[in-house]
Amino acid sequence: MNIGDAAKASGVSAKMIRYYESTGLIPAAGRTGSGYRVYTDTEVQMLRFIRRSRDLGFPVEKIEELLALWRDRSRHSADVKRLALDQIDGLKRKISEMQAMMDSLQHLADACCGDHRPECPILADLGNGPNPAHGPLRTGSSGLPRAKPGHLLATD
Amino acid sequence: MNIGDAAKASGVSAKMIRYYESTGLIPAAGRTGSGYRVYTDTEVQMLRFIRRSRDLGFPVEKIEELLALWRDRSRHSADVKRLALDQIDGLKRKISEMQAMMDSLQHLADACCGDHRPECPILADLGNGPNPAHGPLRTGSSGLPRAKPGHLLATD
DNA sequence: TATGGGGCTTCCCATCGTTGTAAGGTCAAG
DNA sequence: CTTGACCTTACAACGATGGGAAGCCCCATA
Repeated sequence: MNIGDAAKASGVSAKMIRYYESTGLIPAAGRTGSGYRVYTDTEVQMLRFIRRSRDLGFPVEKIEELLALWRDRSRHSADVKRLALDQIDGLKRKISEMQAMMDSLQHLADACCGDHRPECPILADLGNGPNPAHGPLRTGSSGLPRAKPGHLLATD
Repeated sequence: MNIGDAAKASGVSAKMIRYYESTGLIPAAGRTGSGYRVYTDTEVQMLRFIRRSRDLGFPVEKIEELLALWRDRSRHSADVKRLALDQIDGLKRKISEMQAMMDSLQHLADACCGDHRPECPILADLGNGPNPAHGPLRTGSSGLPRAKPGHLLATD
């Protein structure tokens, strides 16, 4: 099985398979005489494991732990569950942060009549610094850690 | 006003102020004879505008448009509102994707007794490829675009 | 006036997961 | 033997941010 077939079978792109190998997330695949990587069904299964873990939002770092537990026949299911619960907590936090953003924006959008005139409470709020319109005074640093590029979800 | 003072006053780090200048999001600041950047209150206000926009999750690309509208006294509030509504839609989509992840994970975690034994439905699900346990067959490519690093929220 | 400390400058690197591209080798079918 | 689809490596880019080094500037205090 060449890398392309393994990619199709696992849902992980050939590019990413090589990347995962380079970072040590997966062991180096076997090679043909001419240098092509070769994959067994077992390895494809591991790739599918990774793929599904990513679909659930786990960062690669955590997937490493999940894989270790997967391979460990004397694991404690409590350790797996803890990883899952941690991930759930992380998702919860991100969701509530985004929900807060959305609520603020919705509030502002509701107040904007959205016509040909230039008056706009959205811009007014953005320009007025720490949002005095509908909340307690937030002098300088809001509670929300501002948006960061940290690993998350597809936008497009 | 030096860059450090502008940073404190706006909530945007000096590092990011220079970055925004380098990308053209903000115009180049004035300089003292010895090369120090100098900021006026107007510029600090613009930085606060940016900061607040980032807090609402707008990508820098959209902030550029928001700033243009902010400066344009003959703008149509409809254009601002459209940007806000687009942003709301984006947040909604990301939230529902994360919510779906969370629900799947919660479902799996509920089924895991989380004790010293190795049996674990979470790992079983991850290993069994396209989740046959609680959903229609998803052969190969799930509907969800898998996790991507695209700009989003803080994790830590 | 000398010295020290803190702020400023530019430049480069790292993050995280993924995609794109370029330059080349390999394989199988025609 | 040619063609095209595949593989290989290596590098850069994305988004927004943080970190650090090397060197200059400004002010206050001894």
